[in-house]
Amino acid sequence: MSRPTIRDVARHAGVSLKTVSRVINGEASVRDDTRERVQRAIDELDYAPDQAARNLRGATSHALGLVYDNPNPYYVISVQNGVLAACRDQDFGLQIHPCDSNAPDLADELRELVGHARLAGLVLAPPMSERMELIRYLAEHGIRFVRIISAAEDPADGYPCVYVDDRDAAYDITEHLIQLGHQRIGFLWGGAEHRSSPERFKGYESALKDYGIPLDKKLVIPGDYSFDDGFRGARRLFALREPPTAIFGSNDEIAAGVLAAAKANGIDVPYELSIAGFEDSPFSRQSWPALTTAKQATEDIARHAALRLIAELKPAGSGVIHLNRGFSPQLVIRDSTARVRTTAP
Amino acid sequence: MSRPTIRDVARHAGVSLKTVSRVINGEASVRDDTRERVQRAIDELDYAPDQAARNLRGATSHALGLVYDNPNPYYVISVQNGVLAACRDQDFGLQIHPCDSNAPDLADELRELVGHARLAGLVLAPPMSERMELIRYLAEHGIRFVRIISAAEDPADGYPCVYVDDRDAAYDITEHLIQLGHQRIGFLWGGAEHRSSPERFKGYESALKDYGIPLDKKLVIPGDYSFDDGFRGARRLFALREPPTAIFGSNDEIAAGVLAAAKANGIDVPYELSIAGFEDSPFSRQSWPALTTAKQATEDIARHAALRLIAELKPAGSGVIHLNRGFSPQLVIRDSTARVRTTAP
DNA sequence: GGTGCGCTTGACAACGTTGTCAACTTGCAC
DNA sequence: GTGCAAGTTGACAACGTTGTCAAGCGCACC
Repeated sequence: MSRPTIRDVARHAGVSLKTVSRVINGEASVRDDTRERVQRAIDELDYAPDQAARNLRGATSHALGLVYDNPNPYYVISVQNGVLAACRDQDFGLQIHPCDSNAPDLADELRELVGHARLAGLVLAPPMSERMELIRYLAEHGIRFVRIISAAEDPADGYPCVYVDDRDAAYDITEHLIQLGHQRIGFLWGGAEHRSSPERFKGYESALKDYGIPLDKKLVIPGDYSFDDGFRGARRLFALREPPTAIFGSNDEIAAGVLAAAKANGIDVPYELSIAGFEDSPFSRQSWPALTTAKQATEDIARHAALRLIAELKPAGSGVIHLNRGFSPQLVIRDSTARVRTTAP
Repeated sequence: MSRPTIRDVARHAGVSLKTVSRVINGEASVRDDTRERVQRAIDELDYAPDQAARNLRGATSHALGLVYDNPNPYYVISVQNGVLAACRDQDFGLQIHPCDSNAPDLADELRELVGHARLAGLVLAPPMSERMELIRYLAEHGIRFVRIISAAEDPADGYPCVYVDDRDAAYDITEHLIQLGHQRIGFLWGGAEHRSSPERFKGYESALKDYGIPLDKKLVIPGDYSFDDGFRGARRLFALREPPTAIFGSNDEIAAGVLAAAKANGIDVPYELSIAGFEDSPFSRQSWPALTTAKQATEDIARHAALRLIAELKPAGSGVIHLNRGFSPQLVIRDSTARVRTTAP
């Protein structure tokens, strides 16, 4: 009736509990024929180890936490699915933990989370992953983690991460606009608490520089990763004496806001104004016209991060060196960007 | 260094382990002064029970599973946050479990999930919550659950649920369109595997009937809860000899597809065509024009469902009778619906 | 004063796994 | 054949909690 335990498997295979445990955990010192016998017993009984018991006993628990504070459900779901794929693959549990990145006692909250649910480690999404004081606190308290961060290169700060080269992708988007003939390109910033924001700006800046286009500060508007700030920012740009012919919104939501503002002002996209976003959210495909953007392999990135953490967790001194891996978003050209019109239609 | 255990609390309060356990679990037979003393010790030591140990020993574990298969991240995140709020409140863990509702061995998969992670029960989102054969299977195998379903009234089938009256809300939306003067109102169905689809259709149907408008089958298009089906469905409606003056998409994604199709065909919204959606997804606010829709209190609904499940889990024979609770989405009027134009502009 | 009952409390085992450590087996050099 | 190291296996305790059961206490009742 009830699920089989390791005891049943041991009896079935004619070995001790401990040997079964060794097979389950892939430990080295088990003879091949014994291992096979045990494996067969496991398969026959359809045995799966009990998470709770496993986490209770071990110095090594089998559960991760995923910490995020992101208003964008598309991003969050992608990260969840990626981490979950890794956890299922490795037979780990996952405790999701949305939080407020500005909470004053976030560090304690996370420590409590780890203790309470006996988590082996945390996957940290931005912006938590980019708070160095938090990172140091966790490290000092012996909490294992991996960060998903925005960086043009490996930060090599001794703390594990997977990094996304937003700068490079933002460069590509800006370059695409320049190659369409645009010289006045507006830039709408994302939220200051995300490192991706300055990274994306740097990409924009450096593409302009490489093509000899001076940076006009009036074309650069601060804001948040939100539709509303996109809308407002766009209206400020439209009101300029010399408005831009293209606008690069730091993410798709901002770009959607720009699109709405353009519609509201009767500006035709893309013939009077080109718009580019960032992220490849589903609605970048579902707006009209569909948005040019940069596609992040978020699910893959997250899966990688979790696998990296799990691998690092395993045997302390296996001698394996784990490297931080980088990902680059890819330019996706759709219908919201077009060659700049040279004369009135 | 390490976290305090129930043993530390017992020593601190000068009582036995078991008494502390009783206080933690809110059992009745503890004298008030003892309870207070223990509670003080708990507070002073900042003690929190260990989930893994708790789940291991008990017939009653302290973890729920959330099962969903929904392409809409806004919906999923809302459900997650609602269930999570309940779990945090009640000191439960949560294992999320996205799945494929069409997988042939889903029932086994869920049984394995419950066993593997020692879950006390499952919160089932649509469409899993609406598969009666799955529901019966779970019940037969002693797996506790609560369903979030679409229904105009309590199904009273003996299995616990929280129900959402999509029919009523769809009636309101249709009525709103009729009151704006629309007589030819297109309807785009959602996915057939979701009970909300026929429910929303029934609301549409019955509003038409109440206002004496004959149902024209050419105006009713089958499809899925997706942007693409909204786009395609709208184009089929536009091609009719007598196209509709308003279109009711079964959710916001469909409505966004309709909006895009209208733009693509140069049809002005709302002056030439009114569009309504359903769900109040953020992008219903972020499209241009913003969509008229029905607002579901998804997070609240999910929180309720989880609390209901947890309450039912507790003492077997407490004599409390738990009732299924219903929720009604509310009409939200925005800019995508307008009075029908009587003459050409 | 003894009996029985209800309320409160505690001793102890048990949940299913892994860590520790010791014992056994095998292979190989002497 | 002996000695020794490496490889393999098992007995047992332990993780932190809850379920079971029985004991202690006070009180009402005969």
